[in-house]
Parts: sequence; structure tokens; C-alpha cells
Amino acid sequence: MLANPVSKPRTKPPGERRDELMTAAERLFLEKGVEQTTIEEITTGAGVAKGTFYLHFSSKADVLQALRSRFVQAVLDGIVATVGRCRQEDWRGKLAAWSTACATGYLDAAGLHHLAFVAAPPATREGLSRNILIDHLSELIADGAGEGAWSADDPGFTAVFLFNALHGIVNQPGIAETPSARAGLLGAIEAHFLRALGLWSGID
Amino acid sequence: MLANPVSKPRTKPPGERRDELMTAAERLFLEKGVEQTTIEEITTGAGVAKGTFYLHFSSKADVLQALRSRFVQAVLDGIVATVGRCRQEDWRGKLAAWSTACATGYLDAAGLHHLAFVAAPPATREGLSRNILIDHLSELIADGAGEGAWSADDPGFTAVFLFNALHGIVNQPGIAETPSARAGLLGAIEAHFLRALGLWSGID
Amino acid sequence: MLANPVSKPRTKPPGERRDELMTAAERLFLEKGVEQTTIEEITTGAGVAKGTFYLHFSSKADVLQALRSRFVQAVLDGIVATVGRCRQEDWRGKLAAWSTACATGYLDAAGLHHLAFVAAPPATREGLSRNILIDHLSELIADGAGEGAWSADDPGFTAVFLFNALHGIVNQPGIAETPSARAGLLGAIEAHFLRALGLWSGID
Amino acid sequence: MLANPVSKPRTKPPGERRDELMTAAERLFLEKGVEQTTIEEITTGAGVAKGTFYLHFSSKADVLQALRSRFVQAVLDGIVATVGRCRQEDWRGKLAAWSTACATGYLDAAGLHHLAFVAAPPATREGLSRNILIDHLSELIADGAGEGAWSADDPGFTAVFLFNALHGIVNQPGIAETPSARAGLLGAIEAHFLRALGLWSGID
DNA sequence: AATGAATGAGTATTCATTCAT
DNA sequence: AATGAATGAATACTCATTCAT
Repeated sequence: MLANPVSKPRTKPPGERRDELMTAAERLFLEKGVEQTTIEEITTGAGVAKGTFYLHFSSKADVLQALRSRFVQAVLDGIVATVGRCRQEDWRGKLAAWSTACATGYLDAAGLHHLAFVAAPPATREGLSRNILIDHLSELIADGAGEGAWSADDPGFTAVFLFNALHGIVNQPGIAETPSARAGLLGAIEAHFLRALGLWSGID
Repeated sequence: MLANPVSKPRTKPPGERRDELMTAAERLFLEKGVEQTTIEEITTGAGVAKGTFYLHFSSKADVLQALRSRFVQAVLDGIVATVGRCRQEDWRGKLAAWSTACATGYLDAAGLHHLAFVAAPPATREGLSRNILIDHLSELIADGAGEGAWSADDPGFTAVFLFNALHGIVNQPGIAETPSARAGLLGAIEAHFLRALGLWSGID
Repeated sequence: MLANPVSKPRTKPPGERRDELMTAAERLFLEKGVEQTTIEEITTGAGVAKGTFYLHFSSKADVLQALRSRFVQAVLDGIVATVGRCRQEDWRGKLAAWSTACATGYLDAAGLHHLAFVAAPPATREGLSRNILIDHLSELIADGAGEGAWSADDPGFTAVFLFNALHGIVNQPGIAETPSARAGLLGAIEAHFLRALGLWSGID
Repeated sequence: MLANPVSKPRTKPPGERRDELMTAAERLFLEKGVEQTTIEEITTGAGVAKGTFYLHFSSKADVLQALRSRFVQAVLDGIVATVGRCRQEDWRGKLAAWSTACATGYLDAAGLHHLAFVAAPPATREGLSRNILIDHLSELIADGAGEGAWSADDPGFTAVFLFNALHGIVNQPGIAETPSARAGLLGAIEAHFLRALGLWSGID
């Protein structure tokens, strides 16, 4: 007997199912919290059976980790693209671009960012002290210092310092709700980033 | 017959019992984690019956919140004492003292701090964006600005920025394990605090 | 120092305290059910400390039993008074009076009656097959039969039969909410009582 | 390798599992009382794991309700079968059959009946004033009245009256322990039913 | 790949009762 | 008589995970 042509295919490419599960999990995690979300709710939300979850993830912590990676990677992509538009020698611009792009990426996914790093932080203490964003910022600071754009005794320290500062700022609930509030916020973040590297903020 | 002077009194002042329970909980939370600690272990650790726990706290989250408050209050007490030793007009010294005292308070109770704010963060997003430490720092920045010690467009913003920066730094595992590493760390934090307010760090 | 003349006396005659506890328990039992009512709520309701409860009752079942007795005795008193007003030889009138007085007593305390016999019945199966009301009715039937007012092969059987019938009728929620509904109900009960003894109900 | 043909299938049709759980619960409730029976004992009795209980029932009260329904339905089935054997126009016979079949159904499952309606009565007051047995009796009384077999001003009233009367009678502990006692009881119930409808009982 | 019935470990919480004062 | 802090037994329920189909 032929399969009902109207019904959705029972099997899908693995990547697609995985994404659907992640998206369902993300929505539920944001709506009701990680703890309060059950695996079954995730699978129901993704329209599959409970067992299917374990074909793609090993546990709830596993999906959460995947969501974290997806989020951080998206922010990093945004940063790379923005910073890449600066002239090679414009270190000041690059730093400003970094701060703005990072803050923007976070603000655009405020809930998810809070979820991934604050409400349900990774098991290790690494979360906010070692990640690809901090590495990227650290590298930028080191490169700029190498080119004489600024001085930085310890780029790693400054990167952790600034990243967490930015993180704390954008993590404030209700911040940047209006376009003008957001613009002001981005400006203030940029100014503090520049000042931290000893560059005058340009507002005299 | 007189009461046996050796046996502990069955009833104790409420505050005392409460403190004993908190202390037992703190030790267990640090040893084996919040999730892994049962209420019964806490009461056993405090030498009381299980039901007694609920005479003082409504849940595990409730003790955790009490531990958080106790920790933050202790750090604030240390800050107030240290800052208070600066001359009235020495705003630069006060800011430096604030950063050092705060970082010291955190580093001295690294486990508890990690526990209370990272591994088992408060349910709301408020924790790291509104607390008595940030309020205190914000006030200091505003006061200094009022006295012309520095300029600060938005003391609240800078306070959140710096507090989270500091928080991220001291939260790094294994940081400041040696006295010299700690000294260097405190110096770097101080330098960044000063620079954020446009004061030269004095290390050239 | 003299006791504050405004405060209520700390000690009261035992009977009074007991009554206050019973009254508080009755109100709470009716409001939220026996199971859902705690001893502490009862004592709070009576304005005494928890331990005082055990000076008057041995358990929750004990208060409930006391409430049951108080209720049944009140109904019986009403019946005895009403029936006593009939002429000595008016057996028909006595039976009618019994049914009406019993139903009235129940309807006047509908919730308590439900509580005492249905929602939280006594531990034994005796509740609705042996109690002082049934005994009283049984005696009336036997006496009337002895006087030739009616014939009754088994007065005990008929008493249980009629008592439970009446009980089921008045236990219907919302029955007899208006005066006329109540009058109709009492009439119907009376008619069925008379008919059960082979007396014509008088409604032809 | 083929599945071991001796081992029971791990999964069973839902209805079957449900029935097994109900039967295990019924046995335990009768043996040791509802309160004294734990969910775990029920599942052990049914040969399944604890969690399986909650796949079929939401709580102990839920199974109890299911047992009540099963019991009442069984009694109704017996009544319908018995009454159905009477000639169409034999209303007196039908009424007699109803009372006898209902009483028999109750007496045959005295423990369960006591359990379900007396020791652990339903939470609402509806149980003994509205159920499918009362509805059935009410209909019979109305139909007979319609055919002129008897007069009934309020069939619903009489049905509640008689049902509760019968219920109270059969609920007496130790009643009808011998065949002859049972026969006498059924006869007396029948006589009272007939008399309630104004039919002479035939026992003069 | 997908299903979903079955599993069973794990624990927070309540509250009747006691008893030293 | 009265208090109320302390006790501790007792159990329902959840939900991540498995696995036979």
C-alpha cells in the first residue's frame, strides 16, 4: 500500500530533525526554563516521538550545549563580518566594530544569551572566561598592540575583562528596548572599550 | 532535677539555628554541589531533624538565596571598611580600594561565589545587574564625578560594566592561586578600573 | 506586675476551650474538608497554641467524633421535643413529626451532616445502621406496632430503611433551597414514611 | 534469537494493563484499606513498575473512581438483565426484580461497595443522589406510573428515597450472612419497595 | 530512522504528635 | 493550663532513559 502522500515523511535527513529539536528546545527553554522543560515536551514540540530525541542528543545538557555553540557561532560570524569591513590598519575602528557587533548579536538574542550563559551555565567554570568570542577579542587586542595601535600588557586579561563587562551590560533585562536606547548603549559600550585600551573615546 | 548541663538545649534562638543550617548547607553545597545535596544531609550536618529545616527555610533555593545575601553582604562590609580608610578627598584611592577590596572578597570565597552566582545562579536576571555592590560602586562613581575627580556620563552603566568585568576576571578558575599572581591580578584590575574612569593607571 | 486587663485570660474553663476548638474545627472542616484541615489551623482558628489541642482531643478523628455526637444529639433533641408535643395516642402524628423533625434538623445543618456521615464517615460501618436516631425511630415503630397503630414485622429493618432513605433525600445538594421547596420536600418525606408503615398518606 | 515465548510480552494493550492495575488495587484496598495501600504495592501486585501506574491513572483517587464506576456498572448490568426477563406489562414484577437484583449486586460485592461508597466515598455529594442506578430506577418508576401500574408524584424523589433506603440496608455489616437471612432480607426490601409505590406487598 | 510503553531511582515536603519550659 | 520549637515517619510522583518492535 502506498504511503499517504499527504502525511509528512516519517524519516528526514538527520540534520533537519536535529535542527527541529534544537529549535523546539530553544523555544521551550526560553518560555519555561531549562529545568522545567521535559524531553517529552521537546519531542512533542518537534513533532516526533520521545525516543527520537536520543537519536540526536545524549541528554538535555547536550542540546543546551548545542544551542550555546549555535548562538556563539552566530555572534562570532556577525563580528567577523563587521570587523572585516574595516580597513586593515584601522585598529581603532576594528575594536569599535567588535564591541558593537558583539553587543548587537547579544541584544538580538537576549533571552537565549541569558539562558546559555547565566540561567543554565555550562558545567565548567570556563563559560565566561574561555570561549571563541573571548579568543577572538584577545587576538584582536594582541594584534593591535603588535601594530602599535595601543598598548596591552595582557591581552587575555583585557579580553576577559571587556567581554564580561559587555556581557553584564547587555544582560540587564529591559535594556535597549527602544532604538534610541540601543544606540546610546552601543555608543557607551564602544566608548568604554576604547578607553580600556587607552584610546580616547572620540567624545571630547 | 536540673537539666543536664552537658546536653545542648533542645531549643535555640531562631537566628542561631538558622545560621547553623546555612553553614551546614554551605559546606555541603561546596563539597558536592547544590543538586547533589539533600535537605536531609543539611539537617544532619546541622544536628537537627529534617522538619526543622522547614521551620527556617522554605526550600533549597531559599537557603541558597540566604547564602548569596550573606556572601554579598560580607563582601560589601569588606569594601566599606577598606574604602573608609581612604582620605575623604582621595577619590582615585577610593576607586582603587573598591576594586581591590571587591576582588579580594571574591577571591577569598571563590568557591562560594562561584556556587552562588555561577553554578547555581539566582532565578532572575537581576543578580549581576542589580545588587548592593553595584549600587555601592555606582554611588562612589557618581560622588567622585560630583567632586570633579573624574567624569562619568552614566555612573550606573559604568558600575555595571566594571562590576561584571571584575566578576568575570575573578571567576576564572585557577586564577590568583599564588600570592604573586593575586597581586598582579589586583593590580591589573585596579588599572582597568582607573582607566575606565579616564584616570591614568600610574603604571607607564 | 498585673496582667494586662485588656488581654483575654490565658486559661479558660476546659469546656469552653473545647467548644471553641470544636467550633473552629467545624468551620474549617466545612470550608476546606477534613483531610485538608491541619491541627494547627484549628488551633489558630481557636486562638490557642498547637499543643493545647492535645489537652482536649487525642486526634483529628476525635474532634470529628465529637462533632458528630454534638450534631446527632442536637437533631435527636429536636425530634424528641417535636414528637413529645403529639398526643399520646396519635401514632400517625408522631411518625409524621419524627420524619419532619429529623429532616429539618438535617437540612438546617446540611453541610455538617454531610461531613459527619458521608465525606468523613466513622471508621466502623455502624454509622448509618446504628445510631441514636435509628434507635429512637425503631423504638417508635415498635411502640406504634404494639399499640396496633400499624404493623411492622421488623421495626429495626424499617427504621434503618427509612432513616437511610431520609438521609439520602436531604443529602442531595441544593435541595430545599427555597421555603416552598423545603415544604414540599418535608411533605413528600412524611408521605413516604406513612406509606412505609401502611398508612395512607392522606393525599388522595 | 526469537523472543522467549515464556516471558510475558513487555507491552500490553492499554485496556489490559489498566484492568490488571484496577484488580490489584481492588484486592489491596479491600485487604488493607485505601489509605494503607501505597501505589507501589498496587504496581507490584500488578507486576509492573511504579511509573506504569501513572500511565493509566493520575492518582489513587483516580483508580478508586474507576473501581466505583466498574462496580456500579456491574450492578446495573445485573439489574437490566433481571428486569428484562419480566413480561412487558408486569410492572410489579419489574419493580420487585429491580430491588432484588440491586440488593443482590450489592450484597455480592459487599466489601467493594462499602469501600467505594462508605469508607472512601467520592469527594462530591453526588454519589448517592445521582448515579446511573438511581436514574434507571427513576425511569422504571416513571414508566410504570405512565402505564397506570402505580401513581408516583415525583419519580426522582422516590428513586433517591428507595435507593438510599436499600443502600443503607445492605450496608449493614454482617447482614445476610446466611442464605436464609439473605432471602428474608431480599423479601423485606421487595415488600418495602412495593409498599412505597402503594402496591400491597402480597405478604399479608 | 522512528516509535512510545515501560522502567525505577530518587527526595522534597507535610504535619500529627511530643515535651521541656 | 498553655506554649511552640522540635521531631521524623511516611510516600506520592516525575521524568530521563531504554529497548523491543
